[in-house]
Amino acid sequence: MAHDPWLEIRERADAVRREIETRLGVATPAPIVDAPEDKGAFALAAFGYAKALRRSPADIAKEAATVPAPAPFLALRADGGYVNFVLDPAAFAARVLASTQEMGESYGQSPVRPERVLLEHTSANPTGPLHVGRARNPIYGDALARTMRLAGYRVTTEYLVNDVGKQMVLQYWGTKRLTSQDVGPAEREKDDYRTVKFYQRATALMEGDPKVNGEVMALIQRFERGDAALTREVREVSEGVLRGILETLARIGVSYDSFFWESDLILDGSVRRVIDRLGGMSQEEDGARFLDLSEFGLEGDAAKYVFVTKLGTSLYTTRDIAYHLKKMERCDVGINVLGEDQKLTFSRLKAALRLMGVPWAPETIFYAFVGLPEGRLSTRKGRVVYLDDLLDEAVDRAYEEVRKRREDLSEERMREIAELVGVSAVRYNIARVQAEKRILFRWEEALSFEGSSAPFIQYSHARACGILEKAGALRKGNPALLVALAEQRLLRWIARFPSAVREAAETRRVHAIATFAADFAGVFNEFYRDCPVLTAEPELREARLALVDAARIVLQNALSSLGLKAPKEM
RNA sequence: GGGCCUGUAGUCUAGCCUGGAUAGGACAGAGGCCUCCGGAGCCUCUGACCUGGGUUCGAAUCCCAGCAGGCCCGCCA
Repeated sequence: MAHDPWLEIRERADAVRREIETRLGVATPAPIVDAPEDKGAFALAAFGYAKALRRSPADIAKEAATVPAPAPFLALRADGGYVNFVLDPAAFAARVLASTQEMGESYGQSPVRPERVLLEHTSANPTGPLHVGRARNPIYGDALARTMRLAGYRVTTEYLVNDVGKQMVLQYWGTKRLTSQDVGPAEREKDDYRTVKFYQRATALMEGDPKVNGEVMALIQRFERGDAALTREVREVSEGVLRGILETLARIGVSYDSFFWESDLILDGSVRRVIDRLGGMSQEEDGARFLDLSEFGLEGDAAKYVFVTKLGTSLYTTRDIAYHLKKMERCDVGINVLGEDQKLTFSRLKAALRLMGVPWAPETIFYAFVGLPEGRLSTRKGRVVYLDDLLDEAVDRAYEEVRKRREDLSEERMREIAELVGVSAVRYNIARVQAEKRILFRWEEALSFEGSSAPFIQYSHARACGILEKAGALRKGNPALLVALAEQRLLRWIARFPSAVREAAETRRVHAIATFAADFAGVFNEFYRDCPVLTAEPELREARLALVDAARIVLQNALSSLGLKAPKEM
């Protein structure tokens, strides 16, 4: 268990716990919890034993503490109703550094797990540039993929490209029938910005002109019948927009293992097959077909799930069912990152899958929307902040900061660092918040470079790198010398990193890593203040260098599991 | 009206799943720290669990009822 020193020590504590329980003669186990730092590594709460033993918790704790403590523990200490497991500082330091040195740059990595995970995220409709609201999806999804991989999961990421449906056909119609004079200039020279002008204009025209609506409806029906030539043309328009979106995502370090095109589900007949399979269980109304899902905890209109329109065309969820049937063949665990507006839709999808006798459904991570102080993001009302603009602004500001403090660097190097820092700051500020919580977008917060922020973590990393750079080659020091408070605290945080990664991966809560990383950076900064490294006595200096190197690796891997860069200087 | 989610200092946020020791951190505010490895840093002070019940030795955490905000209840995606 060299990969996880904290788990290893915890299991020793757990063995002691069992012995305590045998000695006390209690049947129901009490939990081992992390103790407050000044009390020990772990603690056993004796309160739970009190009732069965008819003795006071303090009394029980006192007796329990007489059980001998195995290495690396120094002693068990009774404190009120608790038994605290006190570590031997030298033994603890030796164990942690043995682990980090064995794992090297991959410290934090857990052994590979058997299940194949297919993580679908982003899947934004290619109808325009990514705005900060939608950006939460790839930022969260990509960080989850990275964190899960570090925890040992085999993860494939996928973007479901929606190139089907009224929006997409309308967008296609716009690019065919309108000219750039009709729609006006794009805000940026990118395909997503160019095409969205056509889309917006076409939407406006369709709303005011039934003739346009008729043309679009006719196109949709051709499309749904599997007109391969038309499908290809519509898809080409989508591809252009997607290219623009992916360009933006590449800038923040997000990419995908695969893409799935929704139109393929129509061309290969799988949407048709889903419709046929659901047909027998459905009811008809005005030519449309629907399922009654009131068996599945849905009520009223929410239980009425229409999957074929009166024109015989499929709907988004119908195609999503076809997609999921294919998806499940390719993985053991499916995870979807979705906006919270998809909740009902998704429970309908799961219900429909169950009606079809499919026992499998993906897990879902729903994130709440990003709002603006003045209200909801709305492209139509012009109340929108594009991710590209946010990134440009962040990088500009980072450049000012770099220039202020690093006159020694070349212009090119300053630009590089500004890009790393600015982009990371934006990602961190979105990733750090629990998914279910609503984010109100404020420029000052999105661009924050101090306190709990990516630059704060990156700065600690750069400091560690700076020390190691000056120190030269690492020699083996004596870890037993690392007994100062700040050293022990840092060791504790280093030890807990692999567990923190696994916990975040298992609960699919990547913001926990964001919190961990910022706390860790704070702990490292305190060590930096209290424990001079380069000027310490030779043996202590070597030991501290090993500690700094371990901390450097934790910072680097914590940053990378969030998809953030770890520059050596900034 | 119904369903789901969220309510923690002036502001933002962790802890809630799995109940346990003085509720952790950041911003803003006040005051301090570079003859010493990088001041995007560090230290000190101020300040919070939406309300009311319940369960429990013990509740920010679990349960119930309110209140406030968000999302949804399209033959859109």
